[in-house]
Amino acid sequence: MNRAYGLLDCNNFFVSCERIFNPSLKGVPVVVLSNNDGCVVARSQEAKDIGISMGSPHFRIKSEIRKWGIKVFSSNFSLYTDISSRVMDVLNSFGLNMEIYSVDEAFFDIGCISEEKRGALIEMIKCKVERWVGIPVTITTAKTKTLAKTINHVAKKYREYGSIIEGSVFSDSEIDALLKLCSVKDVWGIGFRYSFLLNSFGVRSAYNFKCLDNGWVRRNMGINGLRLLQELRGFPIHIASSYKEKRTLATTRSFKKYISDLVLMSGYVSSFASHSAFKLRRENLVAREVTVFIRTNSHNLRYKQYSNSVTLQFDGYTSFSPDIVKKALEGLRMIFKPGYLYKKAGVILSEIRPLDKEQTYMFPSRKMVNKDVMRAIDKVNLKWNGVVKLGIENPLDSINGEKEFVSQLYTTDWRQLLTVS
DNA sequence: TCTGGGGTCCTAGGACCC
DNA sequence: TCTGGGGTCCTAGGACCC
Repeated sequence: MNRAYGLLDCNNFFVSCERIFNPSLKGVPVVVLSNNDGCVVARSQEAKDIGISMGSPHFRIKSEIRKWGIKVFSSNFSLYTDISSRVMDVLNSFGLNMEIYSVDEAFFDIGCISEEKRGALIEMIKCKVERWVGIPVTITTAKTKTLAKTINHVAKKYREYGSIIEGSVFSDSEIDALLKLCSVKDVWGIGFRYSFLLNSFGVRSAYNFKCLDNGWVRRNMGINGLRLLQELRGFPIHIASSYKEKRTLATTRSFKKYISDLVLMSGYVSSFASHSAFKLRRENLVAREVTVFIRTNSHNLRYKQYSNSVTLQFDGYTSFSPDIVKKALEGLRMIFKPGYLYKKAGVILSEIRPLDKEQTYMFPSRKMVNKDVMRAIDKVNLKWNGVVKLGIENPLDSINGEKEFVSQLYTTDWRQLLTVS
């Protein structure tokens, strides 16, 4: 049986989500901003064409926004994750083995589908997702995941050929032609550093990279570079995907305003710890370690810089908020230094494992009570948007940040359904 | 003064992804 | 004035062991 993978990739995903409920956004430039409306994290094709780049700070593109009438949105992750799960449900309905790779991408196994039938299948998936959910997608297939990703990129970049590239089964020489169209920095797994290095050796296209010597790649780019090379040559390296357990779980935020006060910082760190604990319980997990970090603004070198972190262990595994908050605050006190303007902080849980393997506490009764308390609080918070907090937590909404341009929760809150006049 | 060989484990930092 | 958040994996070097 021939190995073959499909890759479904949603086009301009966050923007497309906003467009479902607001058709006036179609055909006009749209951007979606990060937390605190800091920088651009998604762009419509029109915004890309204007030259708005990924990660541009909002304040720096204000004149372009005015000039071109760009529509601006704060990120609405509840909406995006809900739409994402709908897209994935539709793909899943085709009964293929699939692996959700990110919020807007999924691989699926089409080795069992004959080459002649692949084009029609891809067309069906594409239509069904666009009709049922309203999200435009690009679907490509290849012998390896890396090739599917690369071809997907080419299909999006050369939109005039996109419909031909999608769903086609290519010969080796046709693949080489596509790889020549793809610059090496756009290969999955080659980032800023490696593309700089490769360029300095005259390697510019994905095809140039494919022709490199194994030994050279191993020496300069490590084992991952070598795997990448093999994948690009059509030899699948990624082992058949199995569900991987999460290793870390984090809540980190940048602050809109600088923080220099330990009491205020303690409020934020408590909220981050408490939120991490909530995410842990939501996935039925427990953790044994917590890391706290704080840092000043590395973009502003006029202020003196400081950054530090510390990792502490709990007594055994836990998902109990007060335990986690207490340890996080202990860590904060170890690293906090007065006299600095802090810009970012976070709480990261690690040594995570599923709850059912949890070691039993020495006092089972205490554990039972804790569990019931947390379950009750989570229930209330889910319904009433996090109203129940520990006394130490910041009374403001530390998690969601400031959002000036946020759209409605069209699909996840009865009170915010789309109104049709 | 001369200063082996083989192994494990841990950690910080680097590189990448969306 | 204002620059996101949440992840993964690999590697080199140090500490330690016999």
